[in-house]
Amino acid sequence: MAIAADFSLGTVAVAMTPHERFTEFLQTRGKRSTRQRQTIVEHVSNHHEHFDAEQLLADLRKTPGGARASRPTVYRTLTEMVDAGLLKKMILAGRAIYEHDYGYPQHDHLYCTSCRALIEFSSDELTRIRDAVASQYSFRAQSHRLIISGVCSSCRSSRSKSRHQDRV
Amino acid sequence: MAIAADFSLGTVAVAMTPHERFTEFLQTRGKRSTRQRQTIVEHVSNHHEHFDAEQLLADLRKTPGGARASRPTVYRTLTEMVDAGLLKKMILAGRAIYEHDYGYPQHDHLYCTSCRALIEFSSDELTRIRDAVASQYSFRAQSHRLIISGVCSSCRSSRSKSRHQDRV
DNA sequence: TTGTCTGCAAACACTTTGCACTTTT
DNA sequence: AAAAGTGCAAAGTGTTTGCAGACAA
Repeated sequence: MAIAADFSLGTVAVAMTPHERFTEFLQTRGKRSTRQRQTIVEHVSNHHEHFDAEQLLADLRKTPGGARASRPTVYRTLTEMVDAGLLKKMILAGRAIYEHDYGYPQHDHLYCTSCRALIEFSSDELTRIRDAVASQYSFRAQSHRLIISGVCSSCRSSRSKSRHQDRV
Repeated sequence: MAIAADFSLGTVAVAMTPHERFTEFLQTRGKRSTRQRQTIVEHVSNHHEHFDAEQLLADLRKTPGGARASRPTVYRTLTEMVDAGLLKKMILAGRAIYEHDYGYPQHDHLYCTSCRALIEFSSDELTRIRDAVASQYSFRAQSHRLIISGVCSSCRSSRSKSRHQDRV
């Protein structure tokens, strides 16, 4: 269950649609624009929440038209979308979670270990710290990931006795 | 290859040795103090770098005396040590990496995607940000993890053409 | 036509589990 | 003696790969 913040598009200048950008990516790599890849980018672009490969696969299978793709293809295409800069990948509770990266401002997450919700936030200060630390160690920072784990307010108010699966 | 910062012990008040603390943990849980568990805590306590389960297993097998433990036992004991607050677990490039947590100050990491070195650093500001964000979302923060990925200075100077396995 | 892509099944890496036997308490 | 722990082998999970047929360029 992912809680997506509503980003006002326009915060970051986006020249192309994700679809266009992916097509360009494929072309420059000599890769082909197949029905499966199109289906996947399309679907992902229309769902702005966090998801994993299995969820995506299941969603595709639910679509009426036979517009499906196999598991290997889903995995392969997700990797390509990460390479193309459309998606970001992170590992939570043992499996890869994807989120939109293209046209979205940098942000980090609060992760509720009880209901597994991901709450997005962003902090300019954090970016400053990141750069300060990096330069201190002569390190070239390419990206960072901050995940604050804990329990969200709704899980705390409804003190569910449900098992605390503190899988991070 | 892990780069461990040399922490001046005493920064954090430590009442018991890790070994003692683990024993206490086992007792309060009705668990037994077996030869294997002793061997593992002992070994881990004497090696203050980051490591994974396979490394530990291999190290144990190298020891002269038959003081070994099976793979399942190593995994089981590592989990217990995390529960006991002796170790912290994080996932990098697909597998679990452990580091000492007991008696060590909170810190975060710079992760070199080229040589996979982990460089530790700590920042008070970061803790402040974490708490500020958490309270803003009525979230109870239990822990956080910041990993800044990029390329370390030595990997950059020796511009190795080696494959960039940007597995994070 | 040519070379990439797909889907299948099988392989993978890492980790966990069922179970009979061994140990600690 | 009773209960928990161990090791083995086997099963899981999530993900990747070899390969023959399918398809975009």
